Amino acid sequence: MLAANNRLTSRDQFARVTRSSIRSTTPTLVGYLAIEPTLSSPKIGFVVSRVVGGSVTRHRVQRQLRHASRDAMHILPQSSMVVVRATKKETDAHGEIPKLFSALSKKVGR
RNA sequence: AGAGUCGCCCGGAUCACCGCGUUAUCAGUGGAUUUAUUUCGACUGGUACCGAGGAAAGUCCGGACUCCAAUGGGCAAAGUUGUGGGUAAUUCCCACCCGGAGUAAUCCGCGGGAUUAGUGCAACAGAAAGCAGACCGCCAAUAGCAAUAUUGGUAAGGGUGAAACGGUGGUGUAAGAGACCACCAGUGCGCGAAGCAAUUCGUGUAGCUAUGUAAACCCAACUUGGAGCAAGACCAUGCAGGUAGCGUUUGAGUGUGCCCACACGAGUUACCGGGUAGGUUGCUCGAAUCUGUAAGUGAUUACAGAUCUAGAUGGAUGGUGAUCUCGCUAGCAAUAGCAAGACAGAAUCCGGCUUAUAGGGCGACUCUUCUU
Repeated sequence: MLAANNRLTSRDQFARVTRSSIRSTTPTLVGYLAIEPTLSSPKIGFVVSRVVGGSVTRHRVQRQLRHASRDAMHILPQSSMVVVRATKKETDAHGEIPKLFSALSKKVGR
């Protein structure tokens, strides 16, 4: 689980991140990243739509993503805001999240 | 032993590491405030307690709660519909009545009125489907050698249909017919008995005797103010007005749709344009849960004792691993796979209903067969 400080909590922040040009994809996930210089630790948000499944399935997927993100958060730059969008029902969260985050970090570095 | 009916309950357990949310408490950091380490809120870390369901679901009923300045009468509209009871209340629940299904336990019923209002509809088939009539028949008269034809009588028999003008037997007759008689069935009316009542039983009487449809209009009785926690309250932030209509005691508008009365009453409605869309509260102790006793056929009620049991807001209630005991799928098996595996995730809160549900447990009852 993510600490409250590491979550995206408003509509504005989500909108800004998803408009960002820094993007990456894995078979079941899409990641967006935006740099916010004032932050001291990353903020992460999730978008899990109806495509993924019913209410129970969506919650389940979102929790697995959050736990995986916590373990992989050290990969990200400190001042980044990230949105992860799930696109399919079957998700290997613990395998794909680290790959996604490192891919995003590389793009920032360029 | 087999087949079946009904009701109730459960919806994995234990452990390890890591993590999230509310509350309480301790420590620290920096801030505002004060005579005062006095008060307030913020952040970080530690500890403790608690942290999804039987349906949290559908949002179909009923309430609590909140606001609308929650007035009276009439009309309209909507809803309900056997009787009695239960409840805060109900389109819910219980008991009973009536009708239907089943050998039975039991189940099903959108169950007021079609004979004290009226209108309408009934496909196809059939002669005929509310009122008037007869296709094949049967009988009589007339005509004819005869086959048959015409006129009249008749509704027992045949055939159609979901439904056909009570049924059986007799008397009667040209042939027949409730035309008449006996028994039977139904309906209406009267009387008596049982029941709070729906209704039931008995008895007398009238020759009174086709049906369905009110999930057709309609009629009767009863009920009903509106909007909803995005209700509502407070704080913070921010802006810019313009045009047109109707009005200011000759009264716009509000008080649910229309009308009348009454009350309030100076703005209000539409369009164009602009601003904010952040926080606190409501927010969980309640028609509460569990246990026991008593009353009642039962729904339920009364009393006593014990308990405190989610409160999130981009939205916590979890992730990973192990063991036990289950389940499903595959396989001869060892075993392997599967979100522990079904349905499914609180959002103001309760009471119901409906729908979904892997697998399992308990109890009561009915029928059949066998044994003693």
